[in-house]
Amino acid sequence: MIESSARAKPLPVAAAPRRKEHIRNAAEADILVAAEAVFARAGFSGATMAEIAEKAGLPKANLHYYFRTKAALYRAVLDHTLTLWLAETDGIRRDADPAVALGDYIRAKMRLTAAHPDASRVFANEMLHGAPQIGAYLRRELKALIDEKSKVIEYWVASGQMDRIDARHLFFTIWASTQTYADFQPQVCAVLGKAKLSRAELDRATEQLVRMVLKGCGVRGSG
Amino acid sequence: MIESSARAKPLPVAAAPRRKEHIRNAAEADILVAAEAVFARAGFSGATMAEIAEKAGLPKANLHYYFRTKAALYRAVLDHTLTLWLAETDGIRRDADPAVALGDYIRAKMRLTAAHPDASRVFANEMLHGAPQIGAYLRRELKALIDEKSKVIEYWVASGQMDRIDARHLFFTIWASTQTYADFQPQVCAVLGKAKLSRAELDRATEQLVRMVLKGCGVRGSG
DNA sequence: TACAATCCTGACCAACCGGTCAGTTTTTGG
DNA sequence: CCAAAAACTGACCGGTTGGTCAGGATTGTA
Repeated sequence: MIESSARAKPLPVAAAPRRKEHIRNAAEADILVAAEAVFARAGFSGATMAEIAEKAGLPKANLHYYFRTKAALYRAVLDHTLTLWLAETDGIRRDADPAVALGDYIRAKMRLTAAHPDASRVFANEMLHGAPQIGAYLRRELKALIDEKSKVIEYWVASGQMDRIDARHLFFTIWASTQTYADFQPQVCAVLGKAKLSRAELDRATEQLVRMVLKGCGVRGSG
Repeated sequence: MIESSARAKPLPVAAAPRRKEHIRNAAEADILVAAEAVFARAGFSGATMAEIAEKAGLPKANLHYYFRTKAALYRAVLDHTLTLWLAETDGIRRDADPAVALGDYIRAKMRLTAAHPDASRVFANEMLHGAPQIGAYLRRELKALIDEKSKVIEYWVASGQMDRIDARHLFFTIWASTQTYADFQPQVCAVLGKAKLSRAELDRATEQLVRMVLKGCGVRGSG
């Protein structure tokens, strides 16, 4: 997904033999899970290969066998994260009901954030630091996707189904408002006076956000 | 502001003589500016004392003269940041017009974010990493403030001036939606297809957010 | 079983970084 | 001008960390 995504895959000289790929795949998956957690909590610089190795249950040298450098491992984690991020816009189509489409999109985003908070944090960290790794990806794939989806929303506006809203800024608001429950969890918990976010609390947040956005955009009906 | 905020202030034995305080104040101010920028871009672990020193235009050893440890310097930067954060809620009072009070609050938050993006990023970084330094502060001062302001909003709700909205989640939405223009600037710029955020673009974002939130909360009138 | 290909590992290293310190220079009050 | 306090600095150090490497263990295939 990222252009320079160079995994440590030595690609054998001729027609790739399916020899011990399952070992490699299993190991890489374990490492990616461990790495995501560590990168999420400590950022790129704060994470150490030793800690990731320990969390994944293998010696550090073995980590470097699968991912040559820390940067390559980080890119792989980001890569995995981005595949999650792009999804969920399918419902935003011209022929859909704006109330349903936007409501479902917000709910899906919130569900995603709740299910993968570490992925959200890794992504946020990369943004904060200026997106050195995924900047090109954002300007290409993400922009293309949002350009397309914005056209849909502009059509809804033009056909009087909602207020005159700038679609891109609407996306920014939705993204920010959902991801804050993962990225800024300590703040949310502190203000709510709770040790952790309950499922019920998140559901309440979701429904309020859906209601507010739909009403705020002048979308009538069954949202 | 943070309880353990131990600056490197040797406090002379008796009645503090105003000797060379101006030198110290000037130096500390320069250092804090440089540190904020570096911490914002690289996070706590990624920042180096050498880089901060270079940016502040003095040798590393001198940095350690004013701030004994990297952690102390980081706490001082956070401290400076938090004083900015708490402000701007003054307008949220029972006797105020909700449309004006909420609208002004959102505008003020957006202005603050635009004026101090690095402060916003340092704060975001601290959140992402679990708020190890300012957790206690959030649970005490911030919670107390928001508890109080939430009561005001609940009064507005009870007196029929706006929809039945959970005040705390409303704050989360406002905070997230404004700070995203600093914290996620690369994403925003990428989607908008611009190299940097113009003043006009931020104004547009602000007005749309104000309109959407007010209408979404059922606040009528002069917002 | 033989033998490659792949997987795995302990030990090691160079670079970097936060922090220290002894000693020098500058400022200030008397 | 003179001390003393404060400000300043180059050189240094110990610990951590990413990364390497030579060699051993495992696995799949002919």
